[in-house]
Amino acid sequence: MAEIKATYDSTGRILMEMFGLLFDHFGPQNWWPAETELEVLVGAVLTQNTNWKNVEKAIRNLKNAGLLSLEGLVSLPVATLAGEIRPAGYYNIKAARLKNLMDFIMQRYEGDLFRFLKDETEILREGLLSVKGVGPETADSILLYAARKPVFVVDTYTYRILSRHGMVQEPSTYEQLQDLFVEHLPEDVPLFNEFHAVIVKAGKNYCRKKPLCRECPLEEWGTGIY
DNA sequence: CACCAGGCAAGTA
DNA sequence: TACTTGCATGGT
Repeated sequence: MAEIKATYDSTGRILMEMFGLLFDHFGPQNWWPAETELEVLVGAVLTQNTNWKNVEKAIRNLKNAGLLSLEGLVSLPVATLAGEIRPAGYYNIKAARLKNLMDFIMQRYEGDLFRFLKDETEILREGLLSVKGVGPETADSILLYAARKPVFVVDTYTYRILSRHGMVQEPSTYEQLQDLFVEHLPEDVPLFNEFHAVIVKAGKNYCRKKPLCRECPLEEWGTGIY
């Protein structure tokens, strides 16, 4: 992500300053933690409202069972799949959601993951969102981290940090948060990659009381510096 | 013991 | 449209 040549408006400069502090503090996160593109898709579904550590156990189970492939996943009974991904929680729902996603790729892309990944961003996003169990964050995670499209991923930490620093209204929609980044930053895949990753890292340092906690000391972007 | 984790969909008014 | 609730394991 070195040398991003672009001109920034005032909001863009604040965002880049934020990114610089976070990146300098936490270093590269090297997301997505996966060996293959398919593994990104699977992980994106499994990590919904779930600690990544639990997802790792579930993915390990799939790997050990030799099921981490399109063919393996589509041919598996949902109940069996659910048993394998138990550690990730919500296993019944997630098994169905994984199946839905795999079926979508089988049907629309004839099971060709490569073709899927190379499709046009807007088409891909619309298709992904049509899959039951794939919402905006899951779809955008797949777009950015598997298909490497310049799509900014928003999550609960993004909202928590930005609202704590008074940068967005509360409440705000997924799209409002996403627009804040895409309308003021260059569409740079490595930048979006690391930015979202360090936000997740930093977000864990913010108070999660709802409604938004204003009593806790305001850190410098979650770096622990006040 | 309580609370939370890299969401999403379905139900209710 | 705007809340609310179910889904579930494993770590702190």
